[in-house]
Amino acid sequence: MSNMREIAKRAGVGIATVSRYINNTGYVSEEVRAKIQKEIDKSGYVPNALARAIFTNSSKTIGLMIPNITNPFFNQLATVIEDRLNEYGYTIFLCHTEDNKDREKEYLEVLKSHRVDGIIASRAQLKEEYLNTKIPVVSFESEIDQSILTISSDNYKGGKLAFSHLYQRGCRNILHIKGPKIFEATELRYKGFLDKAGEKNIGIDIVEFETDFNTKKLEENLKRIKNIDKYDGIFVFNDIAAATVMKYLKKKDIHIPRDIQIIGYDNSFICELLYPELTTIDQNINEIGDLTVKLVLELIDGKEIEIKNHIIDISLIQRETTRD
Amino acid sequence: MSNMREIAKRAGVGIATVSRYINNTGYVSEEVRAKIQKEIDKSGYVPNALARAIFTNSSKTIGLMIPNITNPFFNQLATVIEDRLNEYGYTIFLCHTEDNKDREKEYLEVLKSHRVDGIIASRAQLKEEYLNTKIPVVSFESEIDQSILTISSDNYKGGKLAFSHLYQRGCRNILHIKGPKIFEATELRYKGFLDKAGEKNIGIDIVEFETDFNTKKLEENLKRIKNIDKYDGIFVFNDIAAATVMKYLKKKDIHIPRDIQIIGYDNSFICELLYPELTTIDQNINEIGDLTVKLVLELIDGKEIEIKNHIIDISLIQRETTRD
DNA sequence: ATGAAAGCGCTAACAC
DNA sequence: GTGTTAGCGCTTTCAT
Repeated sequence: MSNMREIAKRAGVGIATVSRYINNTGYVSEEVRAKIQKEIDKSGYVPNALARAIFTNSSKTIGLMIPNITNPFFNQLATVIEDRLNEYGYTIFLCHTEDNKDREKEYLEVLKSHRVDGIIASRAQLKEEYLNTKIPVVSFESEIDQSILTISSDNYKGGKLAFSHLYQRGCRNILHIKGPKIFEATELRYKGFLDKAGEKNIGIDIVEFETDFNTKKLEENLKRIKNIDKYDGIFVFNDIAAATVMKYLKKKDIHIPRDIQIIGYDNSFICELLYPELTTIDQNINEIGDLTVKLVLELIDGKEIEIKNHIIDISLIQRETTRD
Repeated sequence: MSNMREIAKRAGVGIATVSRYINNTGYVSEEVRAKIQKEIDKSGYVPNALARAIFTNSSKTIGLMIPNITNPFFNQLATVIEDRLNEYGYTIFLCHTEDNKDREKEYLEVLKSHRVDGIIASRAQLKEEYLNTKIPVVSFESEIDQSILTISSDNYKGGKLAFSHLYQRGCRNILHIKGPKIFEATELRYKGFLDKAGEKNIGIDIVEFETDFNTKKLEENLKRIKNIDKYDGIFVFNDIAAATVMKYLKKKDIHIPRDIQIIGYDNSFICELLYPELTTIDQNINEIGDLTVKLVLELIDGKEIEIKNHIIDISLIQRETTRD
């Protein structure tokens, strides 16, 4: 592909004029415009964004750190974020962390080297590394540091809502299947659930799963649950895991919601594909994505943002796995 | 962030020496190495990949055009591709086309301007635009042009297998729910299914859905099916749509697989979460991803690849929605 | 073994 | 209105 100098030469004008024309900065006569455009068309020239980025200190790229794009919650979030950023002319570097600290670290170096204008990190595990960079960072689902913008949905409230919902529907022998300890979000759901149960003096059995989305591991983890038929209500930390539990119950011929009521988390597309349809907590992914994008862009614009902690409200979506 | 010249100055050496040290090109004495590294550590310097790319004509980035990362098939594919490319030091620009030609066009310009080393396009709709670029392109699921590398899974065979499977299990009143006409892949599944049915002189009813993954639209499209209970076998163009159909049947109290047998396509994670578990066609995503990455990298290396058309074998996974 | 200097493609200050 | 030129951060040739 040719460069600007060549276009300028062929059009018989100076290179600065071509630059002005392309970026619409400063006057260029109609006649010259036509000549330049003709040469651009002939050669299929596309301005080099890298060279421009070096000069302007702005690459128009954003790094998106995300655990796993295979998880419906995160791929929906990624979709919203990509869509919004695209409107503002930003392109995304996709970085799967796989919840692996080393991988996250490597990717952070890559993002730095590519001089991204901002970073959106979700479920980040690094700390010093983010603090030691001047690139604007917005974090979702884990608080990196008090000084770094954090967005999260109200997981604590989600846990409380889940308990109240089951309690109101008569459940008294309740199991909570919680997520891996390292996930801040699921820990808060757990805590909210327990706290609310404490208020009602209801004891809760707890089983911890080791993965959020690896279906094979989820199936294995199911074996940790002893005498599942003694429960009348189960709150599962996400929808996929809840679906696994539902299948397990059906195989044992336990009827949902008559014998056991179930509530998941995330409101992902599978809720409506399951039978019965899964009652769940909706995280309002659109709002999370919108706010996240809005905040990175403001940071990039150099705005000071006073409030570091942003919590997005959640809501319970009742479907068929809990009774009316 | 500081630059190379500054590191050089502070370490009291020439800029070329720093470059040599960082890139491991040419000798640098132990003593000087230590001094340079110390300054790098102190300043948190990370080499500017953009400047390097301008010079070396290699950005170590790849553009990934993908319809929708929300669809399990495509997000799994994206995951494999990202993982493999990462091993080779490439980072991905994520480009959702949303099956929208204009959007694809805009993103192609962006990728060109960022001087990506290669493009992986899936379900591409553009043609001239890809032909008019010198960037290596590998296409998945749609043949852009005879001259451009194409990878696809054996959709025609998939359709044939699906028919044979249902036929062998006694189905004679068969419905095929096909995908949107614009998708090459689902058209081939449709064709394979029909051809095989023709061999057995079985007529097939056809209903076309307008979307591959939008769950709401899928539900609407279900209304197009009249008297569903007259069928004893249904082949659906993908797993998500198949799950929608299953739910619909259950609501009508039609038993699967006793009354109607069902077969999906993609072998996505939901197959095993459904009850009964969904019989489906597996596309071997790992192999597709591996080959795609292998081929782009070879093209980037300047290798001539004779065979333009690569077809990946598929296989049928029997689960519980078809009888033994 | 190391450094000076040219040049990659671009932008913007400054002439004219 | 348009062109010349310096310089963004880097690599690499060519001296030394």
